Amino acid sequence: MYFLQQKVISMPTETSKPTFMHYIDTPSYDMELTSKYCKTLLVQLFNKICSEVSPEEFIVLDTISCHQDLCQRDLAKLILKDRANTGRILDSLEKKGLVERSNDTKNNRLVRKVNITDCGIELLESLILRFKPYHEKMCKIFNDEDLLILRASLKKMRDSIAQLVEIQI
Amino acid sequence: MYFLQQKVISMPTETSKPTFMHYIDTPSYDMELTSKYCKTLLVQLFNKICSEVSPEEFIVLDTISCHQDLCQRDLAKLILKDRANTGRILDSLEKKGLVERSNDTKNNRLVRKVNITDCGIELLESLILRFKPYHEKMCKIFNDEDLLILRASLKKMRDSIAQLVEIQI
DNA sequence: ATAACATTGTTGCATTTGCAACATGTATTT
DNA sequence: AAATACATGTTGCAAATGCAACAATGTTAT
Repeated sequence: MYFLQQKVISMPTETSKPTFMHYIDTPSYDMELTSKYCKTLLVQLFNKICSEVSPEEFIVLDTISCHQDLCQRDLAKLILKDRANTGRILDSLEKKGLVERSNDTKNNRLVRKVNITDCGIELLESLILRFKPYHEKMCKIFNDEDLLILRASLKKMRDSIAQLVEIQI
Repeated sequence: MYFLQQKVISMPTETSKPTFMHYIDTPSYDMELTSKYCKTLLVQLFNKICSEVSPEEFIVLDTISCHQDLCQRDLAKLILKDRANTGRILDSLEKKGLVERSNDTKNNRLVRKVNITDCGIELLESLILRFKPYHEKMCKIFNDEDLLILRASLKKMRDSIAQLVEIQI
């Protein structure tokens, strides 16, 4: 498995190459690599434990179980994917009988509202149970204060970048 | 632009659907979404500022400029991509004259060592300059202590998940 | 009322990605 | 010495992704 290297190897004394700021030293790149590292390991673990749905389908299922009567557009906003891919994942979940879509209206607009089926709930509960031991082992490293700090740091990161782009608009 | 929703909408009083732990409430999913959100915005910003290389090529260029005589495998470890994609990115950078590869040996094994060219350094410096105002604006939100805390939190996250998989091996 | 615009979901397409298989060359084992 | 295993880089392929274009439907402007 890949190793996440944290320290930058210091350059040996070299010609006249100037040293400047590096993007790979920024906190946002640190977060990007960390997230990729964790995601890779978690997907590996997930695929060992679950063969019924893909990791992305699992996340959609979990999201839907928390939000009733979502239209596809709102679901897309929650999972940060575009409408096209959100629809495709729902196609697969619907084919497996784990979610159902119903034509409805929202603000006088035709939408397809998504809901989890009993079969979907059953699978989701089963998956959560299979994950419980791993989840508990993960949580042991963090105490409550660590968690608060981590979430606050992530929020700060989002804010610091959102500010950049809003200025751009 | 999409909104990152942090709070889970509480379910209205409903039938007998049981409530259970949700993956989307875990810190690692929080980090995953945050990273994706930030990456999307930063790539958007990058593409406005730079047309010479892709965001991934920029990261490879920045990484190579910090590590001399990397072989492709070691570069792949640093950027958390597989050997195939690492090689493909280097093909593109080499074609643009920004990096050069030399056949060499490491531990008596044939490897292709990668180094940045003068032309590559020049472009990298230019890109860093173009990014400076945005970088400074981002940094203003964090003080030194915040940064330390954030990096420590990320490290803790990596450790908590690495521990899971090492047990699996 | 008609035209221009906006919203939702779908389809087509090109890009990115990772995995498996392969070629080449080295180390280890028998 | 021959056979097996290993490391590095490349190629082919399938899956995931995002963007642009489109259809259908509702809203707003002239």
